[in-house]
Parts: sequence; structure tokens; C-alpha cells
Amino acid sequence: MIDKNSPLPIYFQIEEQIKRQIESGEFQAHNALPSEREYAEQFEISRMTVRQAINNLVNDGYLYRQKGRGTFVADKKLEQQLNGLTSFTEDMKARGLNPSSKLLSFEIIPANKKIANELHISTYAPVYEIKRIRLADDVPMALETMYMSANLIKGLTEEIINLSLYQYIENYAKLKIDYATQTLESAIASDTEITHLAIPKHSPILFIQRNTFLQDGTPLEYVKSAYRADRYKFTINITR
Amino acid sequence: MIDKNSPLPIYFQIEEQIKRQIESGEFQAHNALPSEREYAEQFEISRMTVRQAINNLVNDGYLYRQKGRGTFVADKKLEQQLNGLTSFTEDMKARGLNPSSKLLSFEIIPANKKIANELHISTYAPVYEIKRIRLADDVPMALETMYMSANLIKGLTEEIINLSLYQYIENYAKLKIDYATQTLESAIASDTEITHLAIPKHSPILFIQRNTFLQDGTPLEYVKSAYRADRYKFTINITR
DNA sequence: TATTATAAGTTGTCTAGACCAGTTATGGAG
DNA sequence: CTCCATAACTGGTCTAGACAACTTATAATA
Repeated sequence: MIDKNSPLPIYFQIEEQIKRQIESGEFQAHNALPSEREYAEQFEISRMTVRQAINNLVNDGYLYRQKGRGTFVADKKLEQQLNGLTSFTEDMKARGLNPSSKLLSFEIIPANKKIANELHISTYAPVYEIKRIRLADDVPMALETMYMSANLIKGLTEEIINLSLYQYIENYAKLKIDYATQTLESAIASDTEITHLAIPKHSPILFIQRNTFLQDGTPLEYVKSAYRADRYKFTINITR
Repeated sequence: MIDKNSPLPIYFQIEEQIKRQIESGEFQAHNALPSEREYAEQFEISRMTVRQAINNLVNDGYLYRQKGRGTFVADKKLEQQLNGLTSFTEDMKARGLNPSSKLLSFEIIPANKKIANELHISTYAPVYEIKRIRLADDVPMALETMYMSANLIKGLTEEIINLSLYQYIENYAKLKIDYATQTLESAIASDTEITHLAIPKHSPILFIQRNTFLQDGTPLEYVKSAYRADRYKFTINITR
């Protein structure tokens, strides 16, 4: 399996072998791999060399590790459609997944500088801060924090959030959503995200900041989402 | 600087320190860092521990390595605006950079299954295959391969490509470009990309596949681009 | 002076251990 | 039988070296 005299590094040979085994279906998603010590013994190499191979595959999203349990084959990345103003709910339904949310907190706070700037309001003006975990088939997918001006949208309650926020905005509050800006950025998961998304340390995270505006240009919301980078691939449909 | 009795891993402490030095401006872009052996000696730790810290920062895009030369501070990521059907040329101009292209190859080939499927034409039908390196201020930014049906766009020449392809299509060939689909995906650079983009091995690459369609739904082009992931951050403007 | 070999520097790969911190199977006590 | 301590696993961190491959400064040579 491994050629120690090859000019190719041993760790690279192991990487290629494991990738082949995943692609051929020999290793299925969420199957446990042989332990690092088993690989080291089998190939008569140091465990650090095995770790170098596995580290790379973890970084590339092929595998994930769990301390004390083992190393496992990751899911294939989902393609994420970003069709216009597609919401998380619609997005997940389109994939045949069952979307749900878990409300972490819902409060009215004074806007800090950043929030005030994003929403074009004064500092300390009241804003809703809504934190949610977004799940698909009960698997945590993203950690979302949403800010909206409390002076713009009045009478928001937990119930409305759990039903349909955008329907309320358009039908009840009579506000027309017009356009949005999304910025995609990748980063390493913070402790909060690790906890809420149930992912290993140092996992890659896809940050999406969405700013939604009304027809008159008023900012409606400012949303920060931390998506599990191991579950997404983005598709954007552009119409002109 | 480093607390060996801290519950925080040593490699993590080193990461944080280097990040602070980059953010504070103490380490400027393209400056060389102290060598791994210097760090190991200074902190009285093993070189492998230093490497673990630096590896993580390289993976996160803070640093890059050059065998035999040293480890250097990376450029800050550029934000990439994806405004509608923004072309590479317009995109770079918007950043105050001077866009240019280097034609690698321009030929008519028979479509393989994949190309035929993307362009909705028959297998073996003639297609233009245009390979280009895209540069900004003479720095390679992306490797681009474009496919277009030769039966749809006739009389395409190298000169037209170097001038304005889309202007030719709309004005001369009288075809109306309507919409496009872009899929973003990250991967590790292949040997071809390493060579053409002048990046180190195992660099992250942002793959963008763009399919452009005409008003009647006919596929116009199918473009695969490999962008240097160390230079991009994507912003999408969505209008409905 | 210009060229070329050499030395000294760098990162890249690898070893053969060690101990820590979680998880899980096992086996004994009640 | 259930419960619980423990042993046997797992990955996480770290050591103190080694040699290879590559780059660059230095010194010897033509």
C-alpha cells in the first residue's frame, strides 16, 4: 500500500489511499477509520506521519475527528443554492431536509456602533437581537444572530419569529423587502460556534453577513450566520 | 511570551502571538518571520510544536512558506464583489487594480460529455476552448478555462478575446445575455494551478463555475475559474 | 572581475517515543 | 440483574533529535 522508497512523501501516499477509499465507497460517511496507532503499526511508520496525513484530510473536509472516539468519514458537501433572497427554511426544503430553529435568545438591546452603522440608526437606539441555531433534520447547520431596528418593526414576539418573520414584515408591517447584500468569508470556529454547532475544535466556518434593505433603501435587518463549512457549497443565480 | 504551565496548548499561544503581531502591524505583509528553529530556541520548545502553530496560520491564510527561504506574512484578503454579471475586468478595475490576461491556448475541440451537457449541445460538437491566466497589476489571480459552442458564436478570434468578448457577442453576434449561475467551491491547487498562479503547494483555491445563458435559455458559455483563495472574499448583491 | 564550488541557512519529512484527556467496553460488587 | 470503578481504547500535545531538498551568502578559483 505504502512505498517508503517513493519520492512521494509517505503522508501524501496515505492521503491518496484514504481519499480513494472514500471515493470508491469502501469508506462510507460517518464510518470510523482505523485508529492512528493502527495505521502506524500497519505501515511501520511513526504515528506523527499518520497524523500529518489525517490532518490534511481533516483540513480538506474529507474527515473529522472526535477526541477519545476516533476519526470518521465526513459527509459529502451539500450544494447550497443562493437563489435570490432564499431563506434558510426554503433552502433546506429544496434539499429535501426538514428545517427547524432553536431560539437561543430574543431581547431588545441598545445598538452598538457596528449595529447602528449597519442599520443606519443612532447608537443606543433599541434593536432586536435574535440568536438562533438553524437545524436541518435536527442537525445543527448554522448559528445565526439577527439585528433589526425595534423602531421599524414593532411588536415582534417569539411566536412571530417561530412562524414566519418575513411574512409578518411584508403583510402586517407593510414593508417591502427589496434587495440584500451577502458577504461570504471563511474562518475558524469560535468556542461558541463549536458548542452550538457540535463540531470539533478548529473547524472551518463559513461566515455569511446579510444586509437586507427595503424598497426605499432603509436597512431592514443585519444578520450574521456561521455555517458549518463542511456542509456547504454555494450556488448563486444571477439575473440581470 | 509563552506560558508552559497554561492549560492553553503552546502551539495555540504562538498562533495568537503571531496573529497579534500581524494585526498590530509589527509584522508587515511579505516580511519574513523568525525561522522555526529560532522560535524553538527562544521558547525552549520542540521545532515540531512551532511547526504546528505555523501550519495552522498557513492554513488560515495568515502566513505562507517557501522551502529554503522562510515563512512570510501573507497579504490581507481582498474583498471580491460579485455584482451581478461582473466580469473579471470590471471587478479588478473597481478595486483600483489593472486587469490583464495572458492567453494560454485558444482552439476548437470536440465537446466531451461534461461540456456537451453544460452547453446543451451534442457530444463531439465543436466548441471553443479558451484558457487564460487572469492578472491584476501583473499578479496572477486566476486560471480560467472557457467553453463556448462554435456553432453559436462564429468567427471568434484571438483578437476579439483580447478586446471585449461580451461586447462582440451582444453587438455583433446579436445575442442577449440574460442570466448566469455561479457555483463556489474551495479546493487544493493542482499542479497546473500551482505553476500558472505561482503559488505554493497545497494552496487553497476557490473554484468558480459560471454558466451563462441567453434570453431564450440557450447556454452561452461554461467557464471554470481557479482563483487564489488567499486573495479573495466574496460579496454578493441580490436584487429581486 | 566573474564564475563556481561550498557552507550555512531555510522549510519538508520522519522517527520513536511520552504523557494528557476524553470515551467506551469490561468486569466485579451489590 | 443494575451500577460503578477501572482498564483499554481513542485523539491531542509535545519532545529531541535526524536527514533531505532547496536557497542564498560566502569564499575559493579561473
